[in-house]
Amino acid sequence: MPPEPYYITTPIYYVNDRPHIGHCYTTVVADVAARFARLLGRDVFFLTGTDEHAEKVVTTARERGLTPRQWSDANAAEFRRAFRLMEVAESDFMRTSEDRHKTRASAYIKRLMDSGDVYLGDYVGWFDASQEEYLTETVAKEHGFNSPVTGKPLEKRTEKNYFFRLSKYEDRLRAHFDARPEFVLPEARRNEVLGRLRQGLNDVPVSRAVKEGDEDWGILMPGDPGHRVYVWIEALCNYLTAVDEPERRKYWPATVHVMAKDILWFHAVIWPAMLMALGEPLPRTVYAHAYFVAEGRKMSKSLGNFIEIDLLEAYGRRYSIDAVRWYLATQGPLGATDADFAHARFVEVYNADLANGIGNCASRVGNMIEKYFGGQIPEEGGWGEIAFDLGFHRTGSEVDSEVADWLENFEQFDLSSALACGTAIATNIDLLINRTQPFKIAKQIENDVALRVVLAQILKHCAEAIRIASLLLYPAMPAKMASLWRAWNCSPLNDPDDADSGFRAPLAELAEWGGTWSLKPGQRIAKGDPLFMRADPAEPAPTA
RNA sequence: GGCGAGGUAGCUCAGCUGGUUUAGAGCGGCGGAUUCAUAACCCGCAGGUCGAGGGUUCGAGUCCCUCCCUCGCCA
Repeated sequence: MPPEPYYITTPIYYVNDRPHIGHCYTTVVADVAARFARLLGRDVFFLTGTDEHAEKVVTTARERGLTPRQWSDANAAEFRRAFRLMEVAESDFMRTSEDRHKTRASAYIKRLMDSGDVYLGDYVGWFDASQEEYLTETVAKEHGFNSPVTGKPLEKRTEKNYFFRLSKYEDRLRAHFDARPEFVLPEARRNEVLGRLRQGLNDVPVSRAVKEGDEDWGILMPGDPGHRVYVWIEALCNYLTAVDEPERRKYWPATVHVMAKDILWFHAVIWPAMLMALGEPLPRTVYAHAYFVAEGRKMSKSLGNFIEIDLLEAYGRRYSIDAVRWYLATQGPLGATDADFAHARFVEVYNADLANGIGNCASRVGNMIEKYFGGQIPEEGGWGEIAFDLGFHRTGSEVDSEVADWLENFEQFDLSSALACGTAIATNIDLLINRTQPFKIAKQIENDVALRVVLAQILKHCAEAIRIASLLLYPAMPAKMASLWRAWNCSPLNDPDDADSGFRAPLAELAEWGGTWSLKPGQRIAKGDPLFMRADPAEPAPTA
């Protein structure tokens, strides 16, 4: 049975932007989910990329004396660099200016025109002649129907425009929402969309008139060079254009589209309606997370407090990128409410979860195996229950239950709860060590040789539990877990030096307590360097 | 203005259809114990009128009403 495909996407990012925590958060969330799925043995396709056809791209490029192509090449490269830095391993990076996207997107529009779902109509709007742009009714009203920039009166203008017959799909959309509660998540976001859906849907413009002297940038309406496909509409198409080829067709429909809440409407209503019109199946889930704020304050240009990639890079240098990923994945706004990127909080989480948690636990176990068994997994004792009553003879099944919870939480897309299953194992091992006190037993071995078996069993249990915990933590911290696996000679990766090289077996086999992939007697465990050095809360925050 | 979410320990939050207790967890803080470990781990404590007021009920963070506040979506 071939593995079930898992297709996850991020939005394609506006190529004029500088990569910041918002882009990185969405992308890291998708990457973590993709790694969960790969670890489970699914056939994963993970798409991200850049949205390049906005008019502003042309003007910005011109200001810099560059062609739109040159300008977007440079900025798309910045996004790629940011994602390499964040240890993101996408399957493909789609740029909307690529031919493969343009030709396929154009073909979709053509199909919609042929079927009548896209038609030529009259667009009436408030035109700001000084800025050469249309304003929405709301914005126009706000400014007393004068230009927000120059204050000159707006003109009510009518122009020919292509529309998508969104209204036609209102009932089918509603039915889909009813039938698939997981279609839009989290639930609060779903309610918002449903509320708005109840107010009815209007057809939406999908083209912009081509003006004299316009740069050839974008996609022309099929058969009508006087109009260009509106960037939003063609951008949505990227999810399908990227996989609309024979070898990749199996990935459609997408398992989950991840994005921030501001662009939910396009993904939850317009895109699904377009797919219905195209006769394509709909994505299983559209997941809209909330925002990160910075040190308790909303990020804005005026405050100049955007957390840009350079600051995340600085955090990465001091605490490791995996620690940054851990913070994003476990403390981030995956739910409906915003989350805070605060330095004090970062250090607390880093110390509690990583340095004092899994890091310290791996250290103490590695150290004892080094000290008492010469750095080798002892021969004595099996993987069964610990031989005498220490109150903890069910370690194996407790670990199994964490693995089960991990999977369950991942299926709900509750990444932080899933990851917590990994740290929970470490916590239980800390408890086991304190209760069984192997370091005391070690001192009594000379007097009672039988105790050596007990000591061996305890430490084997601890090490095996940590091995399995590390698998559960891998999606958030691929580099650190890969280094632990190297030190312990138990890498499940195809290439132990490459955290992105894929797994030699699915989790069900890898995480089997005492199974094929378990630690073997005689196997060398290097104590190694601490995974996460404890951080000093008093140290000032890193700066970019 | 319309629709929606929410206000629970210092912080982040659990508490589903009302009655497991003297309202919980994690983190932080305080005290203790311990030494295998990264001053880590473990144990104990921390008294929050569950936004305000009123009501229903034998009994309400948990239902109803009013009010205050925060936030989201839309207009």
